[in-house]
Amino acid sequence: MQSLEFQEEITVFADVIIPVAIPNLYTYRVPREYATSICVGARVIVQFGKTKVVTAVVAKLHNKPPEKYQAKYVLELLDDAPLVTPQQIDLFHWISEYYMCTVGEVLNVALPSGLKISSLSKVQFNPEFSYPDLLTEREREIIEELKKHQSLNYDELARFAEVKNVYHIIKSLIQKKAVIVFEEVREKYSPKILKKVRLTSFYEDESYLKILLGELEKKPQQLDVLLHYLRYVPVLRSPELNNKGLEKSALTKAEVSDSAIKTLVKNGILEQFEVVVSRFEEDLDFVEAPTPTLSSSQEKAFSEIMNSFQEKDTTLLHGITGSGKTEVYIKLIEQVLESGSQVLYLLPEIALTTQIVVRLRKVFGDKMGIYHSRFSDNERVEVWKGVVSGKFSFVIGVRSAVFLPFDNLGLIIVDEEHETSYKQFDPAPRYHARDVAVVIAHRQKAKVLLGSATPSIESFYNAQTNRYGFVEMTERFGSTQLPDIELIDVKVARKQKMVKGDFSDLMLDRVRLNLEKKEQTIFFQNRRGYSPYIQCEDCDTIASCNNCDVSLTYHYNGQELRCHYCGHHEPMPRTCQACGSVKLRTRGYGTEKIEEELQILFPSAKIARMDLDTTRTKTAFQTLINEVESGGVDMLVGTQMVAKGLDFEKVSLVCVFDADRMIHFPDFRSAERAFQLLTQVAGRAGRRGTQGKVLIQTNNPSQKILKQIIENDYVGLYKDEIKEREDFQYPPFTRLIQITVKHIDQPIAEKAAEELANKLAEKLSKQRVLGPEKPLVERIRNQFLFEVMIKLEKTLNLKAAKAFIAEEVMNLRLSKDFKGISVVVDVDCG
DNA sequence: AGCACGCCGACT
DNA sequence: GTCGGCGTGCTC
Repeated sequence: MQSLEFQEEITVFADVIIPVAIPNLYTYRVPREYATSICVGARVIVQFGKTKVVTAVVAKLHNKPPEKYQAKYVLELLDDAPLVTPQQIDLFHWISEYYMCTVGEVLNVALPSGLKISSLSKVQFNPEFSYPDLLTEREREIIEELKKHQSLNYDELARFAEVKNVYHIIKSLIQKKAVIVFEEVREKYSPKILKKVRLTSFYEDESYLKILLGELEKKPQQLDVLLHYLRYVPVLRSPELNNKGLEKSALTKAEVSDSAIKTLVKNGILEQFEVVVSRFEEDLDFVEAPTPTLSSSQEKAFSEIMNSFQEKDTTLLHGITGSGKTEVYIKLIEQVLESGSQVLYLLPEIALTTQIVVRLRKVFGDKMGIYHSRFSDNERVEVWKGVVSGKFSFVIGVRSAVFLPFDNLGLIIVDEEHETSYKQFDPAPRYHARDVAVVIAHRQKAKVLLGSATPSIESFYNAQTNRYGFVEMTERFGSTQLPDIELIDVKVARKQKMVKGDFSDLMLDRVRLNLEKKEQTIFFQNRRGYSPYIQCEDCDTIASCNNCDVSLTYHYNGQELRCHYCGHHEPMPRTCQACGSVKLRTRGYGTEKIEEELQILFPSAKIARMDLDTTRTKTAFQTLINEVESGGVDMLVGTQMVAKGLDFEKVSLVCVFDADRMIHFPDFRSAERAFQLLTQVAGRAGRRGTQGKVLIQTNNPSQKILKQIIENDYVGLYKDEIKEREDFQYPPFTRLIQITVKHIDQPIAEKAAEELANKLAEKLSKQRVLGPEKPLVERIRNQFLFEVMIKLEKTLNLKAAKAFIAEEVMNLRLSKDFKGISVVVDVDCG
């Protein structure tokens, strides 16, 4: 045991993670005042570089002063208990190593931005300055501007001075002591505060209250307020309700006099107070619903899962669409929560907005936190802090919810585990939430349940080879039949002139029938906009993006051409940019055009469209869903959004265009994806009682995969796929790492990619390194792309291989021959 | 990734 | 000379 005196002599140093794309930790010196309260996982504010003040997280505490430099001081300590658990810090390191990025990048996406602190350097006029003669004309202007404001930041000054780099001027002003520069640091997160009033406790006594009411006889406004209050709060019957008070807004809404409230407060009859409330409490007037009773097949699945968890850490639940997986989840969650452990329930973003949240809230109430990107950052902070404090033992959330500070997980459910949105593409870390979930569960000795109607080939393989447990649900809940899927050969229909626009007559007949029956129809076209390209009839030129190597999509809404890669948009031209001809034609079908043509064909029908363009905001999305649910819409046209997680009662027909494009997409996962998407969209038809109908238009009805979709033959698809994967050495037999090399100059990009591929092949062997190849889109945002693909078999020492790859990538980035190159590494891509 | 710092050419 | 552009290297 060290003596206290001795301990005090030791300086504490903190190695911190800075949330930016820089490798390594940085060492700061901890001021004595924080030396005992600082802990691993606490946030600190530090000066990083000459200008920036950032929030960082303590990863390590020690007493070794750095040898080569003088450590700067920690400026401020934000938490006296870990906001990030030490386990998470380990996990962040693991993720950064596995996905080949920096820990800073991991921290940056892990922490909601409300927990990072913003810093702005502010410039203020120095009131003690008294040598105006020293200033240049421009400097004098700036000083005058500064005098008008309290202070301005660099950006604002630059705008005023109309120069790009205002730094020189400010530097000169600082030297002349004309201005003061200071840092403004503030916490972005602000808790929600509710203003409340209550009767002072004196009047909780009946006799005093009566006297008061008598006294107020002649003050009708005040009496009105008081009577309103008493109507809401039965003060005499339950003083504890008075203690909780009433929201001030409830009184003002009741149109009582505002000034009367003030007078009552002034006279000590009412008192005002504030409470900090959770942002979720407001929708807490939920009706507690009992746990649903399980059907016999659900009960069976539940006990099989429990059994499977005895032996296996991860279990795959393959339950066909509509088999009622949610009820099984609910029972599992309840069980784990009762045992005192935490539960994380992951869902793809699109599925989270809908009915399921309402349903779970009814069962779990305020134990449940919701972590969603459509929510404000304040709400995310609330959930994060709620997990730390123990308020939320159960969180339902999207991909990034795997970063929440759980320390005692019992179960992670990954619903729709095959969904690609679990994989983050940009920016780094390019992690897969399902795979990270498995790692977290392993570290916390928790169980993982992967649920899907169409499991990913990888997960099903893991189940087949006994790495995962496996449970099946083959019965549809309420014994609804699976939809009847019919293929329409559009090639034949075209020959027989039985196609109008993109609609075969067969399809139109069905749609008409459905409209007459007042049942709803969904149209699935996985392309937004009006037409994917426009073409000149005279010279055949297709309008393309200036910055990317893609055609521009015509959007009727807004009358503009848009690039779906870089976001560039321009007004719809009247003439061809190549030859000046006015004969511009829209080509191909997007959701907007489908919608338009349907409206012409069925003028009386109410038609809605659901795609990225119509659901930009949280409310727009919900409004659309409500409209469809209430039956106010006859036809819904949409992209894959309509396929995912939405349960509409009255949909009895689903029409699919262009299935072929999905099936033949050049990617080794295209068959799997097509099966998943088409099965999901088909599942939207006929939820309860009746059998739904699905029509798929295709140029080639004899494709095997279409037969598998019709027969819901997942195992058949799996067998075909797994063989292909083995033959061509794709996952799950190998791990893929994709490296994308980008440069404004195509030959440089190509040369760099070639050099990299050669270096990698030298050590990893030629079989393991493919490319470089031009990707489907050669140029994005004026950068030419080349891709190198690395296939590593699972038996290989992955860690060593990655370390080598990382080294080569770093060499390339720093290479003097390839200045301006950027290299993106994507582990487990796709 | 920013961003300061330094070197270099253009212009008052 | 001063101003702005661009390339380079560092951040505890």
